[in-house]
Amino acid sequence: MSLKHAILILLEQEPGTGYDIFKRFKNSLGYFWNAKHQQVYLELKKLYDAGWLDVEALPQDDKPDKKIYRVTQEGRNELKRWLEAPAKPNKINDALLVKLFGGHFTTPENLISEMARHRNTHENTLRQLKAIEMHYLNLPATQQAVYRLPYLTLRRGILGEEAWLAWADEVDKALGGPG
Amino acid sequence: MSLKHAILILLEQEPGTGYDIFKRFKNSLGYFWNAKHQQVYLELKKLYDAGWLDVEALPQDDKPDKKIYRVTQEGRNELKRWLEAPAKPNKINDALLVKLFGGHFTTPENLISEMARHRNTHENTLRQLKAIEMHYLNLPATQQAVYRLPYLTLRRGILGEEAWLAWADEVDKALGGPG
DNA sequence: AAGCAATATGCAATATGTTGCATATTGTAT
DNA sequence: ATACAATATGCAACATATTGCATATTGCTT
Repeated sequence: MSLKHAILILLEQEPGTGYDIFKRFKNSLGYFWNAKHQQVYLELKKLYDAGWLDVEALPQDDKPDKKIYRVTQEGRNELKRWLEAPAKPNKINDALLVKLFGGHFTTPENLISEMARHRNTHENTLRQLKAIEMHYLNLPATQQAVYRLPYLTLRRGILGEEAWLAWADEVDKALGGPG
Repeated sequence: MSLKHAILILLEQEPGTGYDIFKRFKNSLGYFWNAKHQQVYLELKKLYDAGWLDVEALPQDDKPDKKIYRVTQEGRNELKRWLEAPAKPNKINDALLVKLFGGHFTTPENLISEMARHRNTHENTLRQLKAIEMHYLNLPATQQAVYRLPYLTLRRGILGEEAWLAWADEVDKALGGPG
């Protein structure tokens, strides 16, 4: 699975604690790989047990140690191995579409308000992604080069959200129409 | 979760066996909800234990009984309850994007061939979806009305795949360029 | 000072999904 | 006839993810 490898990628860019990883997910990988904090801590332990991470415990007065993880050589090897293997096709599990598919067992009003709810979150996501894109496009060319690949994943988000919204327009028209 | 409810929807349309459900997934719900046959059998048992399904065992000579499941009134209630509750936002876990995000730890050639592999499956999926759409559009209006909602989910697939392919063009251009 | 949100870490139980295996029949091709 | 693919059902072990809980600190607000 990829959570392990997503974590390796983030820690390879910069060592950090569990919470650091969790936060970094929110602004980057989180748009296409989701994880709860509990699972991040769990996987960090597994990665450590597998020898793919080292941990440095920074003692803090009174507080429990701060554990800073960094990728080991073994971890880098594993990451490289994973990157060279074919990525699994992305499994889609979309409850909204299941609901729509079986929508004749409920009211059109229900479907319409559900669509509105989802449209809202997709519009918000698109706004966020476009703000990040704007920021990227204002970087000097040398900086842009550094983030070239993450930028491509951002583009996926933008095109994906735009397609979702275009579809939602079709659905609203169909549901609002002779329904 | 929705696998249970996806099964309820399919069985409400027409009672059937585990394998029937599994096959029906392939041509409809399977495009946006995936399940292995093992999990379908498992969930059928759980649905039965929960009282949401009845089972009719057809004895067959020599062969083990054929178990035909159908939705009970309790099952219909549950389905209705689920349809009226907000659907969970669709969790995205896309290994290809993780790979691209961390792509500077591998070669551009690797990324390019990976993209080609995925493009292939997306092109195939789009072709299939368009064939189903063509079939739908050739139905008489009365039949179209019956499948109106499933058709909307089909449109989601088509628009989604087209967006994916448009994105892939961008990626190939970027990777093939000053990479 | 008291209260609340955000930061920060983690365990346990449960839910969900995958992989590997086992088994038997039916239909098709050589 | 024999082999092989497809149909058909299911268990067990394992992997992955979610939910609920527990705990403690820091910083902001009233």
